[in-house]
Amino acid sequence: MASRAKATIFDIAREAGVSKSTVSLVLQGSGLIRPETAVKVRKAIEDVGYVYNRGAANLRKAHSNVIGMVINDLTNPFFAELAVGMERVFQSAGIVPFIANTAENPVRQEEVLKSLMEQGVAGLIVSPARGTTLGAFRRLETAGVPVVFAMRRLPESRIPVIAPDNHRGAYLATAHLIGKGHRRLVFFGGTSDLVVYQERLGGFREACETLGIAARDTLVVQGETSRRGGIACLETALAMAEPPTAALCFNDAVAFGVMLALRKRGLEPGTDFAVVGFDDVVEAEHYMPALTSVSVDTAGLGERAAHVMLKMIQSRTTRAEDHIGAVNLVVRESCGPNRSADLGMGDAA
Amino acid sequence: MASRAKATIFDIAREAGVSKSTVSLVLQGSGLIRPETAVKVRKAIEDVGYVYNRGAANLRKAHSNVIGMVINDLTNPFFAELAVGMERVFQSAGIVPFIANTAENPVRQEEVLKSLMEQGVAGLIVSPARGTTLGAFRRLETAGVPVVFAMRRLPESRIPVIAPDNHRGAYLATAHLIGKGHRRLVFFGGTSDLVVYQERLGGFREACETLGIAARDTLVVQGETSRRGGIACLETALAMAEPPTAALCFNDAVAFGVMLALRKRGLEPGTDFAVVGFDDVVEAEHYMPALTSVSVDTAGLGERAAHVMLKMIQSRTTRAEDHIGAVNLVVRESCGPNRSADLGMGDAA
DNA sequence: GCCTATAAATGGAACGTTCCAATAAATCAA
DNA sequence: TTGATTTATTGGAACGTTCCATTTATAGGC
Repeated sequence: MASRAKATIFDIAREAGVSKSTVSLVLQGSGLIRPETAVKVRKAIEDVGYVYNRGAANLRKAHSNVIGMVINDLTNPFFAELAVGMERVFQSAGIVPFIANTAENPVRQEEVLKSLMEQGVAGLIVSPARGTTLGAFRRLETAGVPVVFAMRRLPESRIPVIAPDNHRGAYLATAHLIGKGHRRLVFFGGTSDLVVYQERLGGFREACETLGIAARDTLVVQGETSRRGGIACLETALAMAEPPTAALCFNDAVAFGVMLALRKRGLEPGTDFAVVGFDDVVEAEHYMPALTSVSVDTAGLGERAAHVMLKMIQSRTTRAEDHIGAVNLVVRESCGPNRSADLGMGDAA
Repeated sequence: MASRAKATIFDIAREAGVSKSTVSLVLQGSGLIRPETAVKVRKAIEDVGYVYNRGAANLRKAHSNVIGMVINDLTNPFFAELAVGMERVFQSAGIVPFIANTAENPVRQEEVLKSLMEQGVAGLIVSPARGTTLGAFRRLETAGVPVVFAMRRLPESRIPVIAPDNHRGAYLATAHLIGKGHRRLVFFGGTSDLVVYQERLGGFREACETLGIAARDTLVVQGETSRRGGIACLETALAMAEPPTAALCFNDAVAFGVMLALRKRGLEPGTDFAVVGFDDVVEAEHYMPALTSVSVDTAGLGERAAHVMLKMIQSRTTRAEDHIGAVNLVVRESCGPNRSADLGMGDAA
């Protein structure tokens, strides 16, 4: 049916009896062409099975319309939620964002970034892989491609960041545990090469200090930021001479692991050992017991990041203000039964 | 540092004192150029901060090196695993696949497909959104772009499919339940507009029939293919006059929902009600109780799909053979305690 | 009717690459 | 030396768009 070689605007022009320029104008929805002509051209476009060649167009236009999302771990549902938020705003701007996964691997990330640049992206939203160096983004910067970091940041970069208030979230969660009467606390999971880790741990420490927990009663067990990591963390902690009674976990995945490991040992999460997560992924609510967690409005941050990106592209700048998203503690069941007074408040916002 | 306008091969040529053609040859790693010249050129490339323009290149080359993955629900960890498998093989082929999410929305899918085509993709791996019509892929077909369906298929298309043996998987799972002594079974979740649903339900029905369960004792409750859907399904089933005692769930998400709902009612999954999932996502193993599920080797199917795609591109064809992946039942704890004889076998493969 | 103003359509150059055919340089056989 | 051969390098055309400067058609004013 359709011819072998792919159709171009010249083919359409011939078919419709107009010039290539006219076709181009129609494609761009210009108001300059007579409606009847436009109709004729559009019919021809259908007839020849034309596919717009954006590569050719970008050659002249300078500004492409592809936006890339570079994500460090697609299998973490947390990042999927982030992606979904972004897509919501890009969709209404008529843009299809392309997602690429770096699997927490800086080398892979380098390849992905390179590929995206060669593709001529208009902008990039990135959650950098662990161990990323600033140098990885120098190319982008000299090329003037707008970049925003989402959820994670790099130690000393000037690239704008959209992230939750990790410090405050950790503070709130820790205060909650202390308020429940716990006196020996542990911070589970994560590694110190992540800025997010520093921030969350910082909030934990500050809360302990401020609320009168002695330094020797606040423990830290590093580990993978996954379910498995959580399992390992708990084992380590319970093997200690004076084990803790409550944990703030780096993220929900770790918290799930911890609860699992508790069960395996015949301990009941909530009554025998309190656990709080971070991120409040959708599963948290559906767990057994339901997980008390710091809600960071992931999808909202995704939307925000997308908006910032759009604005940067529009105003052709590579700078923007950081955005620190509000957090709030969602109290459920994993820290023991609530006194009825607490109940309504936590779930509110 | 770098000049305003982006550098082209001409800038490199000037810098290195050679012709643009030589630069092009170097970029392609041609063996025709003298090594010393190549070194000189590569240095110039570094110096001017050059970024290869793939759009321009594709204008001449006909074959691009972008491969798109169109996924219907990024938030389902199952699909993330699929993506990860594909990426593994593309990476070793030096290709960065771009992932786009359709959020189970055919309209969105249309946009995504269009955008990808305009970008000049070399091939597409698609898990079609629910409700997709064959027409959505006509453009792709006439344009001669290789497409393979992963995990899901369309009723009457000739597009090659990579999917697990849903029928057999469901059969195995159902037989397992019957073997455990259950006589009143239900199939939970999914809707009949999905071919996968037909296949899994078919396996369920065949097993019941073959193994002597009367038709009036096999129930079907449709529903969302999510945790929430599972919760709803269980409520419906338990409200029946003669409720079932065991369920095969459309997928693991539904199964998790069912187990949750059981707990909420004070019933223990496994002892009071048997449940089997489908897909065997990583969480299945970590659940409490661990979920018995049909393992489909998701990442393996992803790899397979990628390989098929690569081969199609290479041999410039749009056809390929379907691949039905082997499945096996992984027996864990959600159907009650195992007789010790079973134990080793199920976990094996 | 003629000139001007406006609307609609057009041809050509440019964008940054690849690839072919052609040239230039180096090597070799006689 | 002179061709013939091989090895390196090069200029030009082409790819499918956009956009500017023109041209052509249409309408308006007198």
